[in-house]
Amino acid sequence: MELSAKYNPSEVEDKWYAYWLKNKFFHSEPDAREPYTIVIPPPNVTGILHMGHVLNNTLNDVLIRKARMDGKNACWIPGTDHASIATENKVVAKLKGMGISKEDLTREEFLKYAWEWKEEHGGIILQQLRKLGASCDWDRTRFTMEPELTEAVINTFVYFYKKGWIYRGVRMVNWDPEGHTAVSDDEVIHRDTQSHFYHMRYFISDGNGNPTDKYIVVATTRPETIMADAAVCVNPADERHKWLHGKKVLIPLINKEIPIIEDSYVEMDFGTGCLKVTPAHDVNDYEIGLRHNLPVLNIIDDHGRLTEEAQILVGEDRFVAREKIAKMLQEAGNIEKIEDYISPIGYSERTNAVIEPRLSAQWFLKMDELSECALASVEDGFIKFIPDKYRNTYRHWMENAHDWCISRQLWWGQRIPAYYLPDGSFVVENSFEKALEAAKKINPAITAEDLHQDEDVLDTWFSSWLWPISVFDPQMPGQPDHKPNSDLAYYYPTNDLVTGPDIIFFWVARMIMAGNEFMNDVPFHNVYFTGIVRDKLGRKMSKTLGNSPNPLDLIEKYGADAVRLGMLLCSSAGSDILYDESQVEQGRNFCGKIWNSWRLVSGWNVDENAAQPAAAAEAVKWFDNLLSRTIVTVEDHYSKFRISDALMATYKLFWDDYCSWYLELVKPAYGEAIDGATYKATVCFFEKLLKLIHPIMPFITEELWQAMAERKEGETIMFQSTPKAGEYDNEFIAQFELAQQIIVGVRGVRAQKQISPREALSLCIEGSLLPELLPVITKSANISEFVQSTEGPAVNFIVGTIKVSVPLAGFVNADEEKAKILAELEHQRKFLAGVRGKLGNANFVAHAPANVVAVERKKESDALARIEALEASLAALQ
RNA sequence: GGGAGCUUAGCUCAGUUGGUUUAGAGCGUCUGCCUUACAAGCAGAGGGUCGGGGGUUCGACUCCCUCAGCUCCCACCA
Repeated sequence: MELSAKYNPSEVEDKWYAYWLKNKFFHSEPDAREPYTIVIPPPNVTGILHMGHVLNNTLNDVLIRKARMDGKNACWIPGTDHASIATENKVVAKLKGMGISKEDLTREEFLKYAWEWKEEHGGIILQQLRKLGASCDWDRTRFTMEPELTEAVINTFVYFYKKGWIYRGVRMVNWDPEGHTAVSDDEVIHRDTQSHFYHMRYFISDGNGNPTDKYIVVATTRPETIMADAAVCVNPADERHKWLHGKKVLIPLINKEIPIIEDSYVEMDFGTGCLKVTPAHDVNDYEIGLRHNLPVLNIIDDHGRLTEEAQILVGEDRFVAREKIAKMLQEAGNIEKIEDYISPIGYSERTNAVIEPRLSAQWFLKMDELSECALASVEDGFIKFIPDKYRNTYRHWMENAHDWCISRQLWWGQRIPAYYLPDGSFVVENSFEKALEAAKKINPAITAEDLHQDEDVLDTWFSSWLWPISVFDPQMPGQPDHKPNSDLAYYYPTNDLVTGPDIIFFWVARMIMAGNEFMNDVPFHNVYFTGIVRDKLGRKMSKTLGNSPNPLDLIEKYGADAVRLGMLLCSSAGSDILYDESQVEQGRNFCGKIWNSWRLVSGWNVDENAAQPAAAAEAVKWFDNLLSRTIVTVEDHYSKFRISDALMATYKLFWDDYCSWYLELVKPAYGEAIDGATYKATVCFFEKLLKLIHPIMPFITEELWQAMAERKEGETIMFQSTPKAGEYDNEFIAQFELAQQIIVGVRGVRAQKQISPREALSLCIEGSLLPELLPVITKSANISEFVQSTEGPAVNFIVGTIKVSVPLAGFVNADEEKAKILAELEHQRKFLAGVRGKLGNANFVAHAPANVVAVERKKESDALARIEALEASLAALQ
């Protein structure tokens, strides 16, 4: 088959992806083979492909294709996440564009729009992944909010509730007084803001609610909250405030008596060392309140106005109240001083309103037992993190895990299956019917109209933590007595998970918990953490910076294989990736190199009767050995998830060794034919190289593999087995490397001196280079013949134990040469002394592992040989 | 403030119980080449006292201490 002069990825990629799909090559069903399973980290259903996805899914695809070629039953489950907050925001924005406000809609109406939107725009990203070559089992595509998986989520909630691990509690949330909604921590932007620091006098009570003349000074930025104070807190170690212990103070203006309490949370050297504790309006104060059993008094409403509870300034906006109360305090003589102060204030990302910390009822899942077990899975080695450093992070978090707040004040998501009776009590069941039944047991008079389901939905992670289980058998989560279906039994646990370290707690840890709880087994064995993709200046990819390339444009321009390779080139696990388009160019160049190498080989005329030249025979032998050795290296890299190392080893084997050395050595002279034996070997090597690189570059390898021989319909490189390493002779490879160094040396001499080979070069090699490699040197260095003796000055190289002498009148400075050799001799002798010192240590010889001692002995003998060779060259120089 | 990690060539990074690497790779740079697969290429070359200082050792990029700079995670200071 005639190849076009240039590789054209866009022509090739669609063709082969369609071919793979048509033949169902990606699809997996349980069979007798060993499974290799990956579940995709489900992208947001509303998401579009960005560079982070490219990195993550390329790695996943490399692993899955490698496993497939290794003969495993490879299954990669794709799917999307309903991503409640992100999706709901997008739908709200879309509706706003249509002139519809969310507040004007009922829940049902809103959800109707949301589903329409999901059907229309959702899942684009899955189509985009195909452009990248992702070999997902599309027949198994899942969505976290599809009916079956929703059922799994609801069952899980009911299960944990009945187990007593889910409870309703009060928690501080970020309240947006303009949007009238709680927002997540991620949606709060902290900005340093100019404000004031009010130093106020709180008078000590005489015990009957009357002020004495003694007072303490408390500093705050929020004087409008003093009416909600529950205590004043000092550090127990603070000598200045020892006299206060057990006393009570009066809140200014309203003269309410509150206790002095002690807590080490208070910093002694900040402010006055006295902290007013306002549990309802500050997160930390709330925590202190819990520890000291303080009452919680809420004086700010949904709109940020003071309530009746405040007693004064009722109905005023919090900021107006702040000004007014400052004035009142001043007039009442309670202000010591007011300082200018800059403090970080949280603003709502959406409305830019100042966030008000506010207590609200939420649902929680207890973490103590779940996290203990999940920690053990990693600590005991059932799950490995790559890189290992994340174990520390993981341990630290798991040991301090807070209970998981699983409720969200949104509509898009799985609605919490708690049903309230008119009296405020509630029942938890997985359906309305069951809930009604349960409610009737409490109160037989209850009717369907009386029962109201909780308005909140569940945190998105409460569905994605079930992902490795629910994608196979949605009946399983929440029902540990259920017998796993055949898919779950076969594919679970999955093998590897590739994800970002930013969701180690949100997702990875919780999947481990769910796996332990419902399957009694970990959900995966290895977690490969990628880095964050940044631009080449190290900045995060962002829309506003405009530094985030569209992966589809890149694929269009360079080809998917080039993009994959470019992404992998710089992707050592865990460290951030500084993306640079030049890496993708490198990928494209590599495609061109592969393409052209086959153009060369496929264009040769073969003469079956021709004798194999000596240089070609040695080249074949060498490359065969090197290929085997590289395969071993590559396998080792893969086993340690060093994907970029595996790639680089293959890249160099293909480009440097195969193209630059091997092909040049076996290439027939212009117009001549190649002998049959060499040709056969060359084609065989090429096919093995294609298979080796296929997991990384699926398209070009399929194209060339199909082009290099007649293939039948249904055949594919995807299911060819990974080339196996044969026996290889390290000594021979080393000898060949010496020959290569000699060649490079000779070329260097010629380049520096600008002389032609014929003009001056004759070469003398002394030492122990295999004589059969001489033709290799002759051919590659373009030397007509060797001369056995030299006359006059010469260029001398020492390559390993071989002395190479290139005679050249007036070229080399013998003194320099001598000095070099002497310096190396000194180093070698010193080194030898060290090694001998170690070997002379009886302790070392007796206790070190045998192979370590053997290495030392080898070093000793090598050093001796080297010294001998150097001494010989020195003598020869003189 | 608590925790983790990083600092090696112009850039991005390897460096595997301290030793045959008196420091490696890719890219970039420089020099010479349109040589009949490939100029998206070929053949060469240069480039680092391994962040600073100290210690242990026959020997330190590697282990210990210390200082400096950077990054991330958590908690954020009334």
